[in-house]
Amino acid sequence: MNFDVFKNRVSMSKKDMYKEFFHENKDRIKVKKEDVAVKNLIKISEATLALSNKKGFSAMSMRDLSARAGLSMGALYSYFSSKDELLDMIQQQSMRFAARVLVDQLTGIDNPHLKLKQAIYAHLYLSEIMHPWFYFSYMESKNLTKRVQKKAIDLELFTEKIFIDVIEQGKHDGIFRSVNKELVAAMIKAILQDWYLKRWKYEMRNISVEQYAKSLIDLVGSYLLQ
Amino acid sequence: MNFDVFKNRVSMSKKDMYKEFFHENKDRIKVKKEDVAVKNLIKISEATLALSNKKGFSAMSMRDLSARAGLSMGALYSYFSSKDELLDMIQQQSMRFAARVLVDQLTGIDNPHLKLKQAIYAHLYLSEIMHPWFYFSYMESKNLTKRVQKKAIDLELFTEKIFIDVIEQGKHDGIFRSVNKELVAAMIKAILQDWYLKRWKYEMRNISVEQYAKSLIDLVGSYLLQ
DNA sequence: GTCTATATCTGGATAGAC
DNA sequence: GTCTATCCAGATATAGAC
Repeated sequence: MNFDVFKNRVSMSKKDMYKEFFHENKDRIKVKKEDVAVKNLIKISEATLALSNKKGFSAMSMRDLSARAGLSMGALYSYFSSKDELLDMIQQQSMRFAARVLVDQLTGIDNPHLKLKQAIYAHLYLSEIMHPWFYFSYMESKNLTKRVQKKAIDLELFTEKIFIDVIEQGKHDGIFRSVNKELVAAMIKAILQDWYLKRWKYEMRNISVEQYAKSLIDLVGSYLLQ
Repeated sequence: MNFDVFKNRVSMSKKDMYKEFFHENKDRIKVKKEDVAVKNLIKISEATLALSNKKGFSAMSMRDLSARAGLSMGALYSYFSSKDELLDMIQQQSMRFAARVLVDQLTGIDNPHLKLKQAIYAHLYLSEIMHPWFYFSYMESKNLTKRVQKKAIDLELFTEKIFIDVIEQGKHDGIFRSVNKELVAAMIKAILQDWYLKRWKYEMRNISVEQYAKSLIDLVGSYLLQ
């Protein structure tokens, strides 16, 4: 699958994502007009990711954020009640979206080898589309509240489980050889994550996401299929 | 090579490391007695790593640090002149030490396959011994001053180059097959880093560092040797 | 060499005008 | 809904006693 096809399929409407978020949090958010709220939530979220990814969330001041998002301090605080809540809000919202896309992309594929490839593509492409958040999510994990931190760990383990299961299935079907499936899955995850954590390196070397995906599939395939 | 052998070989005398540091920075450090200075530099460094790894460097206050290191605020500032300088100090010192150990461990090994294995062991074992710093170094990279940030990137590329070269050598010798060596090296690095970045996961599953090393060697070996 | 006390400033958060 | 003005806790950094 190529990247553009994926992009269209996911048709990441940020607006829809935040519309949904707005309706679920009407009680906490002081602004009542949907279009105003959604527009500002997007601005706030993007500004937070941009600033945090540059200097770190806790080094980002609310004044920085206010300037970058184009909203006053007062206005900001009608969307959340504290800096921590802002972080959790972005985190939860994006996590849910990411999990949903991944599941959607994999349902209906039964052949383990195909499913393995598709899972690799889906992870990489999604992290490409949502790059600022993926990076943010990794780097700011220790600043999350305990509750949301637990959710983040669950998501890591959930996505890893996708690989564990597919390796198991492949072994069961007699396609893959016998390996320590947890460890192989963890290594695949590590490589998937490196793609969004070290973008500077891959950009420097002009490696495209398709090329990266192919290499990873090649590596893992040659290990499991022999 | 097993972990204990490595540990002894490196014989990580923190004291020697900081003794050296002290003598190179006599002008900036206000404390003049070597034994006092070295003892406190170690306490400061360990406390900084512990606190930063829990809540992040910029969320760590100097009061936190003072309490944890067992030194007053005033005393702290006779070892460095600002919070940023403290970060750079730890970073530079540890980077140099790590680079030195890696080079030492690899000189004199010519066979590419052996060298590849040795490089994997050395990286993993070193990150095990210096775990707090490895984690810190990765997570706080964006808080470093530009100058030290560049050094950190150079170190990443330098250690990666070790793998690129060994893959190239192996291909040249007819032992390894032809692959995109930069990409394979990058993937090896990603897996090496995951070991110290996700310790919680590997501890949870009772994976030892030797076991992890073996799996990685197995994966890479099967890919390169076929 | 280390401590206590303190100067100075910055950051998060809110009240109330528009 | 948004802005300005402001409060105040907590941060870094230093001065000067011991």
